[in-house]
Amino acid sequence: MTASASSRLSIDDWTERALALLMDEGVGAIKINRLCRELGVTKGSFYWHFADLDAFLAAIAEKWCAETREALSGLSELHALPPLERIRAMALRLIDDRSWSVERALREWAKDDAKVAVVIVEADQFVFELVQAALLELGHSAQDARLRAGLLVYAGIGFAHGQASLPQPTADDIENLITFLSSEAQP
Amino acid sequence: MTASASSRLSIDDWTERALALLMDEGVGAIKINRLCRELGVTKGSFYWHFADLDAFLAAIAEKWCAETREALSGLSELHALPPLERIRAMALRLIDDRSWSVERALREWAKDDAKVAVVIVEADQFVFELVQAALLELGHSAQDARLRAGLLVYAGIGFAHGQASLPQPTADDIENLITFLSSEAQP
DNA sequence: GGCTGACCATACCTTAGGGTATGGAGTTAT
DNA sequence: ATAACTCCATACCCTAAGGTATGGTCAGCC
Repeated sequence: MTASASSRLSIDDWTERALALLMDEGVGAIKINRLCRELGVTKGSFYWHFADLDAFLAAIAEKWCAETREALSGLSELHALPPLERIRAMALRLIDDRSWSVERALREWAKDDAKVAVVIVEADQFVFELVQAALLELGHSAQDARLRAGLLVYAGIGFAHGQASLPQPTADDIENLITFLSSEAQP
Repeated sequence: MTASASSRLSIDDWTERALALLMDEGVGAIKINRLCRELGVTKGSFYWHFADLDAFLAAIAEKWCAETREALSGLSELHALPPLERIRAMALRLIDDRSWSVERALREWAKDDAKVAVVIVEADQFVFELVQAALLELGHSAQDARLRAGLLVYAGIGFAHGQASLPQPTADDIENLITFLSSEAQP
């Protein structure tokens, strides 16, 4: 999986390596020469597979978008679970370590790439609507569900971007958070 | 205020212009040549005032840090207000339009500059502790205050980074949010 | 065996942007 | 007024990084 069996490279070999780089060091680390070095190849290879840097970045975006959309559709099966479980799944997902670097790198990238921005929005919307629906199912008012779902999603985004400046939530905190978010509204 | 009266430039003229650029287009837009053009000057001037780019960025960071620290200490006088008002002030600050671009640009910059990162953390902590203290004053448990204050601050950070993907909170939403955050804990 | 096309190496060009050396104009001190 | 200092213009250099042109190598096919 780390490298294809063939000595020749495929488009996926390039985009895969670039995505790894993107996660680790941000979009600024994607340099043609560097990728060539890491893949044991020269620019001749790169420009055979891709017209230019923009085309390459577009290919990377495309690959990531596809992967993300697939991951999201995988989450759709959560509809079978009870509402609270769905919210818990989303909350845990927002806390997941692996998401951090992806989040930060991609949102930074989305600033320059409309296509990436669209998928970011899609992902946010997906989580938001899922939580909102769960809260509605629990009997909350429309306004209440909207507010609380928005709060959770925004907090998740913020958590990904905070530089560990604030106390990291524990598993207990998550439980309390869910309890709080699903608590009855007071008049 | 837009330009100093003298035809000669001061260090503040440079850092001020750079900060404006930083807010508008991010740290990547800070180029020496461009700043020279916008200030109607050449690189000879720049390198008289600053040793190199790093020194310049350090000066910018220093200026922004000073300004931010001052703004934070200005907020300290909120201690006189009742708890709910303090929370409202913080919530409104997190929503403030002007904060967005600053937030995003600076957090991106903080990734590379430890000094900037420190002040970002300070600012986050400041708001967090203020909200937490207000909640404690309102009779919430330590755990509860920590959870809710963290939720608000993280949501604020997330709001600054979200690409307007989710519904923008209205003034009403803020009021409901404060009511929710300060609502009694349920057993 | 030789041909063809996929895949890559080598060498080079070009631009952007940081950095330097030097001189000149304006100001201030003596 | 002239020496000295401040502030800036001009003209360079250097490097990184995207991009191109061209030739070479290996696989598979006839």
